[in-house]
Formats: sequence, structure tokens, C-alpha cells
Amino acid sequence: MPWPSRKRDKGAVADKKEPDAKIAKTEEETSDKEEDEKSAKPPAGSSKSGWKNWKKKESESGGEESKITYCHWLLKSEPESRLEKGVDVKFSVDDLKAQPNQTTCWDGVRNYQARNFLRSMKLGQQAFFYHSNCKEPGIVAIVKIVKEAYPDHTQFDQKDPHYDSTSRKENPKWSMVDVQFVRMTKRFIPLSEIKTHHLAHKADGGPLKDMMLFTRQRLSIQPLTQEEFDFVLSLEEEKPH
DNA sequence: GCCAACGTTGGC
DNA sequence: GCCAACGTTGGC
Repeated sequence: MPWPSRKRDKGAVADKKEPDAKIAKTEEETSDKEEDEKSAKPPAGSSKSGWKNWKKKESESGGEESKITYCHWLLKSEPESRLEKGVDVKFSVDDLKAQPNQTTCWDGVRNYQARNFLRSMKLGQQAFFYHSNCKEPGIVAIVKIVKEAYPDHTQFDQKDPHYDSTSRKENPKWSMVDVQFVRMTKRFIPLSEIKTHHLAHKADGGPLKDMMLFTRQRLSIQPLTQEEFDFVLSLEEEKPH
């Protein structure tokens, strides 16, 4: 499931050693191959125009399948307290700003499609910070990727709500990135308003017609096209709806 | 708190 | 490999 990301208040960030995730053992190496393939591509029905800014990435292992590289993202996080296995999973933009360097690791993602998107994130790319499962869902801030995917240590922590007993240290299933606060959006951009545009654009072919917030509603890590990102960003200059 | 959407699991 | 049961997400 697309877990909302959870960050502990550790300020747990990048400089710690990655475990020996590199030494892939043999038994499990194929365990997530099929999931790798099935996600990380545009929805079947999407028009090419919607994805035109996505660049192809050559596969290093001999071109069996070209994958798409995305440029912008939307990250969901829950700003209101909620217990999961006894642990509060709340993480609002204020919590992010309170971290050292206003940076956090985006741990707890336990959905293969979301994981694959995490793994395709590149340093410096920007993402919307989205508040979900709360009174006023919507976009509150912009963050950027400051460390590319590396193993999510919480999968090995039995006390973590997202512990995964099936994941091996030699071949971790789950990844995370580090993200840093960039700025608040000039105003809160509510889901309802984005949805209004999405519905209009479905009729008139506008930039939000295929936005994953609505076509893949439960995905916690979502790519945005340049057009989608730019359009949503343009909303911050406008009167609230 | 309700419940629709939808991903995962497991029986067959 | 199908698909019903189940569990979670997340808007409302």
C-alpha cells in the first residue's frame, strides 16, 4: 500500500552509512523484479501530450525496456496524528521545517509503484508536499530531492510500523530518498481546487486531465509532467477558489 | 465515521 | 492464473 511517509523526528538524514546493501546475495535477487516492471510507466490511456516532457532513460542492462524518467513529483504526507501500530505517523510541513536542515528521509513507502518512482527521483528535482487524510487536503509546499534512493532502514526495524520481515539486508526491498524544504507555496492549494481543474481539463484537454492524484488516487508518490507542475504552480498566483 | 477505490493475498 | 475476500487509503 502506498504508505504515507513517516519521518521520525530523528532528523535522520543522509550521512549515516548505508548498510551493505550493495552486496547482493543470490537467493533473493529476483524477488521484486516483476514489481519493478509493472509500475513506473504512464497510465495506459494517457495521451502522449500529457507525457511529452518525460524523457526516456536508456536501460543500462541492454535495452530490454526503456523506462521513463520523470521530472517532478507529488509527495503525500499526513499532517494530523494517526496511530499505526501504536506509532504516530503524523508528518506535516511544519514537522519538515523543524528537522535539521529542514531535511528528512522519506521512509515508510511500501508500495512497489511508489517505490519505483522513488528510485527514479534525481537530485535537485522538485516535488509538491501534499497534506493528505486531513481536514484540508492539498498542496502546502515545495521540496526538493537532496539524496537519491537508498535503502529504507525502517524495513529492518521490528519496532517500526513499516517493518518488513520479508526483506533481507543483502537485498532490501524498500528505498527512500531525502527531501529538503524549499518554500511554502504562496497559498494553500486545496485538493478541491485542483480537482475542479482536473475535471475541466478532462473535457477540454487541459494540462491536468491525466493528473495521477485523480487517476491513481491511492498512490503516495506521484510523478507530474512539466505541464502539470507548471499549471499547479500557476494556481498559487490566483485567487483562491 | 463512512465507504468507494483499489492493491494484496490466498484458495482453488 | 482467476478472482473473492480482505485490508488500506484517503476524501468527504
